[in-house]
Amino acid sequence: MIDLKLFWKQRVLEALEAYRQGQNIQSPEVDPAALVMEFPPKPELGDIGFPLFGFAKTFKKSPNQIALALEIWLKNQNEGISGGSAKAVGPYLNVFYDRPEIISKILERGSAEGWFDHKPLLGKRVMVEFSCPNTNKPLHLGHLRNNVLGESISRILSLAGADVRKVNLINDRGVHICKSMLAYQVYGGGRTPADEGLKSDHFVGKYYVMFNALKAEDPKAEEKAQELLRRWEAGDTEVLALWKTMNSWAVEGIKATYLRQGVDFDAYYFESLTYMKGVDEILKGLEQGIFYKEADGSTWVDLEDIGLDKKVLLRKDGTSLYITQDIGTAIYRHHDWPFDQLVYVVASEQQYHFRVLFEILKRLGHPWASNLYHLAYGLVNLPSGRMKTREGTVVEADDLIEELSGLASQEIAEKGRDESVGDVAGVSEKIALGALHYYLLQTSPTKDMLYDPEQSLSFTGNTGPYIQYMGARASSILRKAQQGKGSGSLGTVNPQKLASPADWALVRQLLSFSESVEMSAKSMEPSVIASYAHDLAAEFSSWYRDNPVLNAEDPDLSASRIALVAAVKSTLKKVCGLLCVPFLELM
RNA sequence: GCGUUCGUAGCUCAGCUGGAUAGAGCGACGGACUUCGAAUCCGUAGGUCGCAGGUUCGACUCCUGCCGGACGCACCA
Repeated sequence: MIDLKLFWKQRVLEALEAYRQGQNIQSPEVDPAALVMEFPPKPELGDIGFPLFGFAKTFKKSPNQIALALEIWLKNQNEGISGGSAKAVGPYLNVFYDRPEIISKILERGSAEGWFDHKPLLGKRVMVEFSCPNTNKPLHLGHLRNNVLGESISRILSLAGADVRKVNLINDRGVHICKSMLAYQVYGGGRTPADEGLKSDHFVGKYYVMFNALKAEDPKAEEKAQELLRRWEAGDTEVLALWKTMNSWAVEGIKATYLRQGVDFDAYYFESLTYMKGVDEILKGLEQGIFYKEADGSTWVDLEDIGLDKKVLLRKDGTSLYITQDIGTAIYRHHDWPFDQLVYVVASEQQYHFRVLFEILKRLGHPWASNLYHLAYGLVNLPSGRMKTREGTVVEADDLIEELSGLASQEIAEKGRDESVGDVAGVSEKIALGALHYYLLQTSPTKDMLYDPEQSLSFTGNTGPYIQYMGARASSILRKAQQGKGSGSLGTVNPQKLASPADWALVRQLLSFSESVEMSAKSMEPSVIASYAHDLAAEFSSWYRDNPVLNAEDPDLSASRIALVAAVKSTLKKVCGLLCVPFLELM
């Protein structure tokens, strides 16, 4: 479908050039970049639009006159060529597609699984890093945004043709980990998560919170945590054993949440194994004179020439820092799986960190460093303000999904749909995830967002469940058609039957899917797909209200509408997949 | 103070590389279920696109300044 647009752009360029020469205008050749292509706001105006204001000055003619001339030229040239026709509409030259041609192409989606063929990122290898949890507490609402952003953008890039590798870096070392270990030593009494009937990561998190209590009791608690870290780094077997146990509890629990959320990774990296990487790289850079040493022995980089600060890369005792390991990890990963682009899904608080990191990698001479991208996302705030561990205002991931799932069950019961749904628990869980993921993705990543529990629990309006519902309705119609209800099985599909403005509006919407995928992939914005999903669902909703599918009087019309519904369902299913919104055959 | 980022309807958010009357949802008000599932649909009301300049044939979109919010400016991660 995209090729059709390129085809027209080319034709219009030719027409412009012919016009320029025909008018003997003393100006350079028409610059392809000067010709903008857009989509008219209303179907009556056409399917592609070329505003011609920009050429008025060079051609010394009004845009309206140019549009008319181009229309006539194209009409003469394109005799017998399919692909539609161009008409002057005021100062615009608009293309009207050949509708039956487009419709029959769109209807193929109903039968062929792999119909999506627009692959602008073909051949590109993209690594996406996301989630990166600490192993001292369970995932919370903020992680959910991170996870769904990472998973969604990976799926979008992948659909757009890229070869995607999803990676996670588990943050399993550091003083914060030692705090939960210390609290466990004091209060844990050797108990296990099973003993306390807690999910294993929540169990670990409980002790991390209890560290605050410990601090109140023991003024030396912080010091003791530092001591624990020193012993860990020295390889103390007792400390390592405890660390291993608690870490596996945390990771096991976190993985369970991933599974529930439908998120997964191609590779896990552990910070405890990678944090030393980077030191060598820094030393190499030091030799090359890219970095320098202070009198106290610490190693620095000076980025003041590009408006950034000086930054420490190695402590005076030679140990590594956060940025040191990120440098090492990036190089190691590129060695591991040579990528064209690496996307870091990390909160926008760390924007400065990534600017510095990317610049350092560039100075170290890695050509791929210019293709690193920080997909920065804003905080998730509550109506009551920011989430704070110490104030107990953290919304935990598992609790939230549980709550949403319970509410979905309630909704199903209230509508008296228990029997038709069958697996109420399973469907409720999927509705809950649909609601949550859609809610988190509909806002542009860069913006801080407000998470209103009440609003997210409502299943009406611009929400995941609304999209799921439209998918279920389409499925329901197709199911009935398959069972032989209505006259559709007696008719044959004929694109000419789908000739109403409402049909075309729906087809147009289906048509613009590849456009949305490309835009979303290029801008790293799943929100583009979210808004597409709503538009398509809404278009379908009003269409099927006015267009009886099974009950259409004419069998051919019914068959054609069934084919259109199948195309809608197929597209909706693909869209839901991109947004991590489970598709439901019924709900 | 410096840097980054955001500021669109009462609320939560869209608005693509500048282009045809600024769009949804919620909330408010009014309609539509003997008819493919009403988690739906249709209609009404509601906006000086933070403010002021500038660039342009044309600015919500680009530039500058100001105002307001968020985040960052550790030999923490």
